[in-house]
Amino acid sequence: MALTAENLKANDPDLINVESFRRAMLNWYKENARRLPWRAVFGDKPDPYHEWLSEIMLQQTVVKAVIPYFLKFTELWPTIHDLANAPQEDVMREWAGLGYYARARNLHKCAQMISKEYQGKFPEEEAELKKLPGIGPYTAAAIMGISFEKPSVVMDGNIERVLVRVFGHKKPVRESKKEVYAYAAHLSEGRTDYPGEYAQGLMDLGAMICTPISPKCGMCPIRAFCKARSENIQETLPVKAKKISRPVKYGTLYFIENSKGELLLEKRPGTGLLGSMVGVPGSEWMDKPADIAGKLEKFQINHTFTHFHLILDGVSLSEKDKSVMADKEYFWMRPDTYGKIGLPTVFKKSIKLYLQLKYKDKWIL
DNA sequence: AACGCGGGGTC
DNA sequence: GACCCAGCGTT
Repeated sequence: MALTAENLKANDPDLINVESFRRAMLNWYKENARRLPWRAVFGDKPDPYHEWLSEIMLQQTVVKAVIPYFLKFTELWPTIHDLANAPQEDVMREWAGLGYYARARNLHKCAQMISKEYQGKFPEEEAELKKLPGIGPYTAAAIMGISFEKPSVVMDGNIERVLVRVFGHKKPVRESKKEVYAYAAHLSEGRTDYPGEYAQGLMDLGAMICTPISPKCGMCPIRAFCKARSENIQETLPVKAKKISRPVKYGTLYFIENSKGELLLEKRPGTGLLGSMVGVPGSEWMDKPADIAGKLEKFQINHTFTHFHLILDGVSLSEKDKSVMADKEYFWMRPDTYGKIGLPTVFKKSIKLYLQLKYKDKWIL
């Protein structure tokens, strides 16, 4: 039997009362909503451009990290047409530091499609939204609910955690996504009463009250509905799959200066890790350290990505060594401008360290 | 279905 | 310093 909201309802007599749950959520949200630059006041709809931009930025990260980026983007590009017409390198430069750079490439592509093929207006159909680059199930549902106030089942990480606790769901979430989705569907499918405010309320609750660690159940507006709380197991939910340890990778970064004291940088290829971003040139990143010990003066840079730790040797090469840049797109940069050109964190960190060592004479160049 | 993809917040 | 978190596209 397919697991749908209807089946779930039929199967479980303990399922909570949808009307009173939503009323509790909406009442709480009305008084406690976070005031965020992309949000409208309760009952109003935000500009779809702002809503979409914020949702793309918020994927895989948190509100606090996004706010300055959102303000900068909307200042530079007040409409989606402005963003569509911006050079890609400008968009990547402004995105630098936010991570997951494919999001920025898809954001730009999506802006161009909306600007040119949709006359600057986001489609108001979930299926149409999901066809656009960078818009998946979550973002499509969020835009439908929040910008258009149409019924939608919004499921992001915050809402997932809240609902897993409310329903006392004890299976590992990764292996039971459909069941968890059915909880959300049970509470919001087809609902026309403030769908956007309800979704944002659950997200704010997840961010402020129903936090991953030490949830503040005493302040929770829906504690009366919460099965995990009634069993005092809220701290143990959601059940995670066991985590894997991160491997270590090794590589070399080449710091090459010309006679003007400028540093050689590259534009990275458009796909893969840190794709389309500016970076310090270097070797491939391998599973074992390269054997350059004793051959060159070097210093070490450590950085952790999602899936591996990276240990880099920084070495100084002379301008004639720029043959290592064959087939690559490179350019020169004044070292003191490195903070302004939009570098991924690993390269920003590397150049900072390079300059510190150089100017303290701890490293002979 | 599994994997690749960053960086910041929290304890 | 270790651990925690989290959507979309690709394969």
